[in-house]
Amino acid sequence: MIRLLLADDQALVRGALAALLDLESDLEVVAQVGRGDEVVTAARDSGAEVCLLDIEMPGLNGIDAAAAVRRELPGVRSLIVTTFGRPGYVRRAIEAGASGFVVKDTPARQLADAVRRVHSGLRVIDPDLAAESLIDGPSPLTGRERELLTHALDGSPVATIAARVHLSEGTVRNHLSAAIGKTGATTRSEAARIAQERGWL
Amino acid sequence: MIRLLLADDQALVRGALAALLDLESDLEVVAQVGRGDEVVTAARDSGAEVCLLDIEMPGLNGIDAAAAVRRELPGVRSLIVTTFGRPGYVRRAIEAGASGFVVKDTPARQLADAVRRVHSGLRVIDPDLAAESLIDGPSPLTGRERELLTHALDGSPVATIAARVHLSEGTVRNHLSAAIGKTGATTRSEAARIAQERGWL
DNA sequence: TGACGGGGATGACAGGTGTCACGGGGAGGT
DNA sequence: ACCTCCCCGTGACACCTGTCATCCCCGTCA
Repeated sequence: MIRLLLADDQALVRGALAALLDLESDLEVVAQVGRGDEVVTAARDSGAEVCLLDIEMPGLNGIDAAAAVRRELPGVRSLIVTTFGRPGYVRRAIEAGASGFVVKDTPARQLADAVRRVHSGLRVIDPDLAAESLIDGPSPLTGRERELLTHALDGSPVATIAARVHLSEGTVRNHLSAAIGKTGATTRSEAARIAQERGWL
Repeated sequence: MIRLLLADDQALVRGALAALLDLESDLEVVAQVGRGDEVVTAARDSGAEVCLLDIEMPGLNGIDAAAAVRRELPGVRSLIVTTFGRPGYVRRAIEAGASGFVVKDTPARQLADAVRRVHSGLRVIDPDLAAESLIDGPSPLTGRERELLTHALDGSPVATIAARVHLSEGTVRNHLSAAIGKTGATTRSEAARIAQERGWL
């Protein structure tokens, strides 16, 4: 019997996945949480062996939660199950210590197999995403560029961004100009969108 | 026995919801589709009585799919089940003939109740969203403003948008300026983001 | 020690952007 | 007929933005 923890901020999806996985005779959902920062304690208390983690969660995202599980509970394995198959996510998830990465587009019956493979020590990674992740390579953005791009996501003017990060307007423009060049965009909001699509933020 | 159709583009979520609802003794999932434009024919072929529709779907979105069901199969009721509880969505869904609107944040056990209420002719609408929808009122955007905002979502320059819609650059700037004023934004990309958040696009 | 890259800053400049005033046309009410 | 609203366009203007050149400081690494 494989003991599972489910982490997803959408209660309906969480409950539905639990119903789906409980149908398997060798799987048992022993814990459910809706926030990333509750994963480690819930996994410890419930004695979970495999954690299914969504990426978009309040408190702590699924990738950082996988890293926390890796650090605090070395014997527990993590499987990222997320909506957005952004290439950068795969790389970061594996580097964070996750054992698997599947998107929510995959057929339902494959999920249980993925869980079993992860539990037995294998790695499960969506083949298409793995290829894309290799082609794109790691994020070319520097720390500042990434930070400023996240602030540019909502279309704020440069002056607003500069005030938020306590920098000169010119410096913000310079960093964003570099980010625009690296993403192949022509405006900062387009650059921010591209960077997010690739999982660079 | 209530006969259900599930429409969600994420196969994993769709299958999980099916597993969850099949646990109820009086519910039966008789059809599953991953595209909005397959809803009507699948509902007709399977003899479904209630359709659970996600909004974000390829082919046809869930709101338009609900309208199609209303038109083609008057006896069949629709229940929108979606991730984003944007106020404008609720209004548009009800206007399109949907009988209910719930977000994927709601507890799993409430979904079956919502289905039963919709099947019996009642309306089920998330209370918080209903209130927000009334406060915000309908979209103040004109047709052109809405169209141009959708093109501005990705941060394209005005010249690109003008070329895409075959309009003068000045005209595009004027419409977008009006949209910026109506959304309370200061840039077109911020206006586009705000409009999308409110379900005006 | 010197080279190198990231971060921070300034100044200047061309071009893009948001705003306003003003014009015209057409559809829908009263 | 008149008004109103939406749509389309032009021109002008102040301002914002993206780019480039040129500095500086600091940590790293050969």
